Amino acid sequence: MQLPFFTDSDVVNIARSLVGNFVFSSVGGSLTGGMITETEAYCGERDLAMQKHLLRRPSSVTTLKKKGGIAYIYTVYGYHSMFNIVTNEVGYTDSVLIRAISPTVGLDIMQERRGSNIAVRNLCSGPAKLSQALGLTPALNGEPVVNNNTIWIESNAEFNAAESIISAPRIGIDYAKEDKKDDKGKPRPARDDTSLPWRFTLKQGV
DNA sequence: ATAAAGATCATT
DNA sequence: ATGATCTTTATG
Repeated sequence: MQLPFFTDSDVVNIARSLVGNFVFSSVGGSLTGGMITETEAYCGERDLAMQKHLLRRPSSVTTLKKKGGIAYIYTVYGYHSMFNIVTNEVGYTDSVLIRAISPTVGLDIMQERRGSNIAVRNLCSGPAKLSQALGLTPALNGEPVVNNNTIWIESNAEFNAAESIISAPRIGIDYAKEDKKDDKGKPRPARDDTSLPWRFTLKQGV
């Protein structure tokens, strides 16, 4: 399927369009990669999840404000790397989190990096898992994902698109809402972005 | 110096 | 459902 332009302004559409395409890495001389099966969109202008994320991690702003098409990689829970692709033009803080891939290349390398006794279907079935399997760490933050031979996206010409992609609420962002009362204790309209359907997955068994 | 909270994972 | 694990940020 066709690759999106990472400078496009609609991060939700980019997140959807990435599903079914390939991501590869060549880190430490080892080629690894697979088909993207799950993504999530985060939008600086319309999304409490991203807005609160930025408040908690001011140092991320620099990378996220750059022109779309580079990696944004940060650590959560102490040792899990999250691999995102920055989108939109300079000055916007939009990105797509790659949450899962179906591994196709370099399975042996991935096994090594992830530790033995891991079933293949569990190699890259989560955002921290695929980052580890592909060797992506915050050291590669800011690395381009187009015209690059370290991390890159390739389109999947074979993939027949739309109807096998499902949208759903995003994972692990319970904080992406406001209290129903303002700071004086008066009720206000609740703002809640936790259920935006900005998570895209490939339908099982296709 | 201490506290609190994560865009998670593996196991029970 | 729960514990592991530790960086980042805020506060005193």
